[in-house]
Amino acid sequence: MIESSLTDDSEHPSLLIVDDDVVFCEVLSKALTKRGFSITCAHTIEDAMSLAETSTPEYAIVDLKLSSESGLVLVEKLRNLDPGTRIVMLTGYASIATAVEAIKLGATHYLAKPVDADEIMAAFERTVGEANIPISAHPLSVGRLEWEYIQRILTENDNNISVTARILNMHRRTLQRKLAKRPLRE
Amino acid sequence: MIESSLTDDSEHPSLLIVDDDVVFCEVLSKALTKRGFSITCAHTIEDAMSLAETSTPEYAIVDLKLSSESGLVLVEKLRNLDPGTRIVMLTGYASIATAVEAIKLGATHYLAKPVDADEIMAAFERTVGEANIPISAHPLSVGRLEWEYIQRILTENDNNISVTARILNMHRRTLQRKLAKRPLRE
DNA sequence: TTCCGCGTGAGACAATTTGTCGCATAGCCA
DNA sequence: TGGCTATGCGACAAATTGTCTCACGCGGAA
Repeated sequence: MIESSLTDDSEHPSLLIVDDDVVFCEVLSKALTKRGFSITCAHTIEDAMSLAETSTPEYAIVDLKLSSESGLVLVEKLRNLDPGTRIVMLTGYASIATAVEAIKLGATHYLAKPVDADEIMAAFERTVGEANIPISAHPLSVGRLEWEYIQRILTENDNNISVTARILNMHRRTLQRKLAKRPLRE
Repeated sequence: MIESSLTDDSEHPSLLIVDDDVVFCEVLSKALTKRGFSITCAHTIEDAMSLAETSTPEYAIVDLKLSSESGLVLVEKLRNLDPGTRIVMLTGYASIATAVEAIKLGATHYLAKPVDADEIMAAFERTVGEANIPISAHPLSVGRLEWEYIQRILTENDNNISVTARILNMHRRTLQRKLAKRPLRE
C-alpha cells in the first residue's frame, strides 16, 4: 500500500486533484477517498497554486489542459514546493511531446484518459525500471476503453455522430455500427 | 551551438549512434559528422555497451527497438557510466508509455521517426523550461488511443506479450499483429 | 541431459468487422 | 425550392481477427 509521510494524519496522505471537469473531480475524489486519501480539489491553476502553498500535498493529480494555461506549470510549482511530491499528469489529449515535458518537469507519471482509480494508484507507486508487480487487476479491455472514449468525444460534440466520426478518424458507418452494438461490459 | 566537454578534440564531441538499421546509421552519421561530431556506430546493444565502456560518449542516439532487447537498458547504462551524457531516444514505434520510461531513465529527449538531423540537434540542446508545446488540439484517433493503451499495459508487464494479451482480453496473435504495425500518425 | 512449461514468431484459413457506395428521409436556412 | 448536413441502413468487397498449429529458445525440475 501507499505509505504516507509526515504531514496530516499518517493514515490519510493528502492528495490534490486539479481538473476543470468538476464531475470528473468528484468521481475521482470519491474513489480515492475510499482508498484512504485525504482529497482536496481545485478546478483552476490559481486555486491549485494557493491551496498548494498553504499546505503542500503529498500526492497530486493534474490535468494537462486547464482552461487556458497548461497544467505543466503547476507540476513545476508543486515540485518546487516539495520535490517529494508524487504527481500524476492526466490528459484527454495526450501527446508524446507533453508527456516528455511533464516527466522532465518532475511528474511521476503521465496517463491518457480515460483511466480508473486503480491505474492512478499504480502510477503513483511506479518507480523507474523495475517490475513492481503491477498487480493490478484489470485494466479495461481495449474494447471497453474504446467505447468509453467514443462516448466522451461524442458527448463533447453534442452527440453529433458525423462530427465525432471525423474527429476520431473513423468512418461514420463504422461508428454507427459500434454505437448500435455493445455497451460492452468489462 | 553544441559545446563539447573535455574528452576528445574539443572541437569534435563524441556521439554514439545505436540503431540496428545500418543504412539509417550511415545516413545519420554522415549528417552529424558534417555538423562537427565525432561519430561511432553500433548496431546491437552488446556492441554499444562495450564501445561505451571503453570510451564514454558525450552524446548518444539510441533506437528503442533493438532486435530483441529494448534500447532502454542502454539508456540506463550510458547514464550510469556518465550522468552528463545527453541521450536522445529514437523510435519508429513511438508511444507515450515508452517515452515516459525513457525520460525517467535519463534520456534527454524522445523522438519519433522519421526525424532529421536538425531535430536531433534541437533535442540535444533542449532544456526543460521552454519549448512552447501546443497544448494539443485534437483528441487521439481511436486507433492511436488503442496503441497508447496497449503500450502502457505492455510496459507495465515487462513487455510480456502473452500476459498483456490475456489482460487485455485479446488474442495473442492479434496483439502480435498490432504491435508489428507502426502506430498511426496522430 | 532430457522433459516440461512458457513466451514468441509466423503461416494458413475461416469468421467478423470495416470501408465504401448508394439511396432515402429530415431539419435548417436563405 | 435548392443547397448543405446529419442520420439510418442495405449490400458487397477489403481488411482485420479468431483459431489452430508448428517450431524455436530458455530456464528449471527430474
